[in-house]
Amino acid sequence: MATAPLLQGTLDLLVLKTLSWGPRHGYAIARWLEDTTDDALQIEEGSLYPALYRMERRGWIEAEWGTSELGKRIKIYALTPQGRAQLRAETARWAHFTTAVAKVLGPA
Amino acid sequence: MATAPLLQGTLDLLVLKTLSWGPRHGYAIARWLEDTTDDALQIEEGSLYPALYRMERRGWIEAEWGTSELGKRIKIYALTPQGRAQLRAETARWAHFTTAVAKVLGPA
DNA sequence: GACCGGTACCTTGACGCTCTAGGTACGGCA
DNA sequence: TGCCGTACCTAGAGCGTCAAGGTACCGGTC
Repeated sequence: MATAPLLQGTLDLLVLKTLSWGPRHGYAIARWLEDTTDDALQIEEGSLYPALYRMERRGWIEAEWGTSELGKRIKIYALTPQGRAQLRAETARWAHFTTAVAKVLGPA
Repeated sequence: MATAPLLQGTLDLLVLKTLSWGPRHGYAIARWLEDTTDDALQIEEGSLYPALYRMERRGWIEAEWGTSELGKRIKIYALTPQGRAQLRAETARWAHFTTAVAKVLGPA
């Protein structure tokens, strides 16, 4: 829908959170996020796949090849312990940041 | 303090909101934001001044040279009508976005 | 009289993330 | 045959923020 560009640095948090419910492949991550937010967020594949690589390189997630119910080759990502720690850190950071912005916006 | 890097695209909103309370010069904008957020946000001058230029170029704010109480040359920025409209738009966008992220983070 | 910290402005270059816009491959359906 | 949906990937550009510098002036301190 609105297809608002993501605020930079948010995608990692969203993906980590998605994977905290269990392993998923890239395409499914995007669909789940869009469904969950009622299409308020649109996950561009050109953002998502590089993000997945980044996070894998950093040890936050691990990939494994598999097959979907539709018979497609899929790459399934799962959270690592570091990924869980990162999720906690980024969730805290997000809360901290939005609280600060709320203080600015608040006394409207 | 925490000096968390800003999420990209947020600085404009913060500055516009600051100026909605009345004209201020750059340095004062940074101080006000840091004070208001209890130093949760740190406004880097290397981010702020380019942002002010950007916003002036876009017609959201207007600058005028003046003198501070301390006798320093200061550049005072004021919101234009377009700036006010932009502030409304960005505030709505922020609310929309944080709501979406909350939906993802929410069922924690 | 030299030095330092605070006010106040500015610039350059690198960095990092997201987006646009492409591409491949395969299956099902009309 | 052609199209749509699934599913992955990449190159390049765009843009905002940051790090790290710089200038200038003032007041206070040693």
